[in-house]
Amino acid sequence: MVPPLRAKKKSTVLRIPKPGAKLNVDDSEGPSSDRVVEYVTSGLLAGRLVPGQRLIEADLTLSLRVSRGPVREAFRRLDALGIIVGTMHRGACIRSLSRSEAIELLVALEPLEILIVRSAARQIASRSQASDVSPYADELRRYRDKDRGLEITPDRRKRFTDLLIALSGNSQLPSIYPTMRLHVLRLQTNSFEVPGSPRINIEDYAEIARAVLRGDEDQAERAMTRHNQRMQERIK
Amino acid sequence: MVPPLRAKKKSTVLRIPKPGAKLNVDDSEGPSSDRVVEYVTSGLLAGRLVPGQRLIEADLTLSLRVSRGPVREAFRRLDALGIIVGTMHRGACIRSLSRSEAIELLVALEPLEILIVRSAARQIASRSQASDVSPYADELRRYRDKDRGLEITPDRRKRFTDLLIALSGNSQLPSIYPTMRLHVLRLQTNSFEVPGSPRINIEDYAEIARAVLRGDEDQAERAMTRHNQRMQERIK
DNA sequence: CAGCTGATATTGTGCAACAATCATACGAAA
DNA sequence: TTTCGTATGATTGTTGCACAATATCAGCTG
Repeated sequence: MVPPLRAKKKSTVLRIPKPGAKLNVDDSEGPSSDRVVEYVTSGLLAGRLVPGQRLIEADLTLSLRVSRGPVREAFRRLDALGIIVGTMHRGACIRSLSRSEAIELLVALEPLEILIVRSAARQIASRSQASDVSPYADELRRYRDKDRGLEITPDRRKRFTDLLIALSGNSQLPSIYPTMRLHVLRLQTNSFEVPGSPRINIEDYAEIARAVLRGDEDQAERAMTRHNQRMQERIK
Repeated sequence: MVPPLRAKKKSTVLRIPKPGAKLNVDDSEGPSSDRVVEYVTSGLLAGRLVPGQRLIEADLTLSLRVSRGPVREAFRRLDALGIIVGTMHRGACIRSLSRSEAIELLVALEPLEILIVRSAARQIASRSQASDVSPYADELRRYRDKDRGLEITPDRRKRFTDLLIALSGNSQLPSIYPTMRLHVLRLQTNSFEVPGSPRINIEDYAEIARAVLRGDEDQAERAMTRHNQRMQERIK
């Protein structure tokens, strides 16, 4: 076993608060870099940022009132998530997918989505009374019943998949799937948009939710596959 | 379309090189944070770092001779990749998977792996002569023939999956799968190790390679599934 | 018009200071 | 003795600035 390496001790200096520091004038919660990530992801979903758009550190520094450190850290995270693309000495820009790349993304996502709905359906079937599944099941019913008040916003789409993943009971899926979910969401809203398609997704969600809530794995897989197919056809 | 936001101009000052700067005394390639990522990932595979071990920024700045900025950026990337876990004000440590989490990871990975080998086999079958697949195919043959000189090191395991992904022809898979591949590699080498298992993997790889090179999708899927199963059994 | 050259913008890195928080040891009270 | 608050040190989160390295682009020249 490797012993936990530690840095050498350093002589500690008196702590005398000086002026001109941070003073916690934060206008919100935790890590500062989270705000940057939030800004980019939400902006992407809201259409405030578009694929291919360049992201300049200095701009975010100014508009978000954080320094370059957090901005750069957020960029690295977004990069690892595949949301932005960074090139040496050229900065970052919002990743843009060609049609063929979008198709390939959906193809690669499909088996994962099938695993998700099958696992979710199995959980529903085997332990629908458990306290850790029933709240999610309740929320899923709102999608099944096409509950009014459930406007299909990008947030709702995101939530739908989150629900299924939570229901699946696989603790590793959240670390795997969301990586590129944003791109899918963007596909569903911004680019390659075909008029009249929003309805399709509402129906798709309802159909998937219905099968999952019945605990019917095979039917859930079929519904999810059809959904994925329709997504692919919309792009082609 | 949103116009690309830009920062306001800033008065430019004379550029007079001053002493005590970076001077490019780098002992290696590109981005400095890459070295940190490399250090952690390779250390993880080599056993120099173990799951649960804490990573102190100061240590890395000292041993790698980079400043905190790059170290922190590397940490964010490693975190997004699921290789380390970071907690607010408590730093980062190498992620450790419980047995059940490891199983769930393998379960989640399986459908992706199946997609990979099926796509690879299809590419081989349909366009094995193409110049963009034949070099990969050649390399894959060395696994099939259990080429001596192909010691099964973590690098070799990594390379095997890289090969299959490259052969699959899906441009999005590299962004998806590698995210947590490191954990799988660690599973194969470090933790939950059972004596005599290295042989199993060599045989597994050969079997998968054989099926893929024959262009037999179904057989490739079966081989990959068996491999995944054996991995799961080794953990249980 | 091609190719060079310089100005400019922007990123990559270092350094140092401080704030915020965690962790632990220590000592007082129950 | 145990428990709890507090001092103390260690480490991270953030800022700010200086400078280096490189890409981009406009203008110049042949």
